[in-house]
Amino acid sequence: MKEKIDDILQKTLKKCFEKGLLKECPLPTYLIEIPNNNDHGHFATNLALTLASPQRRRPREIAEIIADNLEDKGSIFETVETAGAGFINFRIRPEEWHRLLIEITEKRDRYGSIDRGTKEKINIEFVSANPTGPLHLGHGRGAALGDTICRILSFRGHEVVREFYINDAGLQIRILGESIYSRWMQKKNPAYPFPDNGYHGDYITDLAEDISTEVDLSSMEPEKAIEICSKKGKERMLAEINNDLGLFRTQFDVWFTESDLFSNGLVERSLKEMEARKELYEKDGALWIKTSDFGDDKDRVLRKSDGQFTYFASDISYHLDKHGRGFSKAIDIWGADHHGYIPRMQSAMKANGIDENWLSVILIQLVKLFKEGREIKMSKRAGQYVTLRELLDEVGVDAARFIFLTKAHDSQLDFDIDLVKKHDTDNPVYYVQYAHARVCSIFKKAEAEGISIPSEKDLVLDTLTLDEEISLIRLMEEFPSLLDEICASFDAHRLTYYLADLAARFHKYFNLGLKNSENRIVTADIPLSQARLILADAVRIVIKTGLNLLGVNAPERM
RNA sequence: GCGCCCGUAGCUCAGCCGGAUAGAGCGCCGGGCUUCGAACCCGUAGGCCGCAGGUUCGAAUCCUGCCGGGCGCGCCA
Repeated sequence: MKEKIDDILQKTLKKCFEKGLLKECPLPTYLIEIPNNNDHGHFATNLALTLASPQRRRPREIAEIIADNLEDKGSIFETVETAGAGFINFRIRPEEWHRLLIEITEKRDRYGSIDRGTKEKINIEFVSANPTGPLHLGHGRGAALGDTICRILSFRGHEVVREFYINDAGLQIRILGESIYSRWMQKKNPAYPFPDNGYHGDYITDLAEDISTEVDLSSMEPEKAIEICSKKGKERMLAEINNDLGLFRTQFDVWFTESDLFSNGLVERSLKEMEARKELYEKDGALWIKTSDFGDDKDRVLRKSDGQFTYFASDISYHLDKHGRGFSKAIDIWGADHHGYIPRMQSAMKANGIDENWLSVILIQLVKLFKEGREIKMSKRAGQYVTLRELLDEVGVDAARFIFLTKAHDSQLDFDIDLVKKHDTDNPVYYVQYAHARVCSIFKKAEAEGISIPSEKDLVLDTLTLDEEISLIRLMEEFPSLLDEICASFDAHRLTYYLADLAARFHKYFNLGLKNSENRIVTADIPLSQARLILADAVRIVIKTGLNLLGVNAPERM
């Protein structure tokens, strides 16, 4: 609809220029927006305000000229008014809105989607938890955001690959093994030392138990046993992580293993490439990359003087490999505590001749957990945290996914677990799901009355005249462009707000019928009932599609 | 010290590519079920949009400085 209005405005301006009503000038950037006040019409533009300065005339005058000369051949407007400082307000004819209802109910679950001829291949890496412990709430937030962005991108016609990067080449896997081994030894000898920076969670003891029933640790040298514990511990943690993500309805397409970068020689190869580009140098026995030439604060070490590679070295190699796999765009979702890595990563990409827009990093602020009114500081090393699994057991997948997306990703999220547990019916997700279930219920009622949606929809739709009805349609019209905006900004939380808004307007509409039976959806007036069923069906479709994109169920009964 | 994020109703947060009277949920107070689902709806109260400047016809929104909270600044992982 905005496109249609914009088209009309541009044609109108052209005409005004030709007729000399306005001076020829480059088009300023103007907005066509949905006013928050219903008296201001369905759409409004500030075009005349933005033209005031180049035209050197009063905005109000310009608005009048534009309004009087509108090139609306298809006549989509019911009224056009100038108002305020120089806004032009448009009210769209009901027929246009009715047409949209037909579109929604015919496209059904494809409403809002796009089929593109050539799909853009996008890689999204998220969660990427170290396999040294179970997933916690922060990972849940990342999973909810990443998976939802993937669902939306793919719905909007892009090819998406979900990727999980397994950090398994560093010291932490070794420490995991030492922790497990120590817990096993402590069963017989409580005095056996526990590693200083070991992992304290109870799951370590469980791992020790499991592994020791599978292999005979007592027959091995400690070094060999620790190695086994590392390997088996990592495998078991990965299996558990994968399982928990599955419960959370997040499936990854690619599990990329850091240690493979070394065993396949990819790290060495990428170093040679950078060497050839003359981006590396040796200093103090270490190998450095000149990231400071590309925007970083300082140069970074890739190979330490002891010969070990830094994480940064394998991270670069990993991203180069990703780039080599032909993605036109890569998105990384990181915890906000890694924000300091963005400049160096972007610099390293530039140093390798990769466009700086290729990689986008989305930061998610950390999740603060509150229990019994107190904040619980989470720490994997100290073994104190609430796992994603526990949360899912308490509140369910639907509520968890929805709640994680009720805040902007760059805002900290205070998660009061008692609140979500106790007041689970106050959860906004139920509010939205209830609207869906309610429509389904209405359709059962209609069926019982022998009323159904006719094949010739346009014959009954002109009975839809209530403001509440038009306002619902108007909101549903925004759905596709909202999805597009989310694709560009990654603000997935806007979808949860949108659905809550749509549900609210539907509940409000439904309640009109409680006061006045003429306003019920299923009434004695058959054509009117049929038209309202079409409207209710469209609401059901958009809510279901939206919930689907959030990875949340749309139940027919609750 | 430097960098990034945040500061909006009692609480948790939307709104922030400048626009018309600043919103929601929860909480408080008061209403609404003989007929489509009350997991709902309606109403009341509650705001120096952290502070101070600046840009603009117009600032919660953009710029600068300050205050407060979080995070990050290793040849750690």
